[in-house]
Amino acid sequence: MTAVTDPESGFARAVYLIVASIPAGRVCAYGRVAALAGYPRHARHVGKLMARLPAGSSLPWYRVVRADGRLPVGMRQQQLLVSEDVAITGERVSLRRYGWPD
DNA sequence: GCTCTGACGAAGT
DNA sequence: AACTTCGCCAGAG
Repeated sequence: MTAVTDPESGFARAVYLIVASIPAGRVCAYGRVAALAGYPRHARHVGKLMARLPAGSSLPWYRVVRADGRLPVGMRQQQLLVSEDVAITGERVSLRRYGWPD
């Protein structure tokens, strides 16, 4: 039984698929991704997996944000989102407008 | 087994 | 709306 935080685990692979399916111009919260993967209350582990992604990964990790709309990573993430026409107001994105899935 | 830590979340003040 | 406190689950030491 592989650990959930292991990139090879079923949880990790489910997370990757979900993140990969977030449409451009939309965002999804860590807890939301975890729940969709079938593991409620595992938001932190989603964060762990994102943090361990190799630089240059094709996964749109920057579309994953905190439940309150804050961006955990900073300017780099903000820039990538803005390039997809996601408005950032005062360090936060509106989940009401850009949250996915509806 | 215990404490600390973390790209988190929710509730209370 | 900003800040604090507490709950959460695994990994590391």
